[in-house]
Amino acid sequence: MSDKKADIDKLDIDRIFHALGDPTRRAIVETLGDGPVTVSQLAAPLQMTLAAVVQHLQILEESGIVRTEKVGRVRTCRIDPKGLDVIQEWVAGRRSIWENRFDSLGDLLTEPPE
Amino acid sequence: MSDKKADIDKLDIDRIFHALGDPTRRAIVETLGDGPVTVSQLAAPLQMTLAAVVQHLQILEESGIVRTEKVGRVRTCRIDPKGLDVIQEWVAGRRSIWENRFDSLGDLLTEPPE
DNA sequence: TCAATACTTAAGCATGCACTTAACCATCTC
DNA sequence: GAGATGGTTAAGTGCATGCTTAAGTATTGA
Repeated sequence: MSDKKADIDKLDIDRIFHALGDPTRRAIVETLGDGPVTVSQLAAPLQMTLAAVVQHLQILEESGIVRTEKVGRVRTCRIDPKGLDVIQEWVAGRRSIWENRFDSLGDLLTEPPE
Repeated sequence: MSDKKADIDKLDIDRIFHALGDPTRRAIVETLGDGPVTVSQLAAPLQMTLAAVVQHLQILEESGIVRTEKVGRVRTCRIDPKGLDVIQEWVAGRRSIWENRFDSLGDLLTEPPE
């Protein structure tokens, strides 16, 4: 059933977090959240060269967050939700125990221990 | 006048994703997932200097993912779940529409269009 | 078939980033 | 008080990263 989680190894997580660590690439993903667009359309609002955008797209695609498909001379890009799954799962894994236990962590730390 | 989500601005997201974009810092967060530890304990399994670990901790703390508290000469570190919330919300925001609609995106793209 | 369009790829550059060393400060132990 | 312990800070180094320019490849339309 959850064999899919097994092939999400450290390398995937590494590539995905690294890919989303860049603000331009997150902006691309946000644009893609509204639906598939072409490379040129993706580049238009970004203040950089098409070539730079293509390089970002490569990183996003290698990480599995974005999928692209070329038809004729036009490449269309879209989000692959599986990439986002990896992040959700990683975050969910980190919070497990401590989420509830330290719900009011702020109280613990902002109050000086006399 | 601003609700909780409003003060999670782009700068926060930027800092948090940048912080977690580094594998060493994610390893630190994973260790912290088992409970609070001191800086030295955090550094022990990592193949680098204490100074380097402290620098990573600064970035994690500035991003809001980790909270630390110094008692005597010992600094104790723990996860602050609010930092993880920001990521969960960002990811959740991205998948909205397309998650269901392109549930079987793989079928579309992995099959070569002959 | 010629030119425009839509990328693609390579090379180079400049800045950022993760790390190191080394000196330093504070606190506990004796 | 002296030395050990735990952490802090500054300065520097080298490699990674994000970007540019420039030249090239398909594809499309006139």
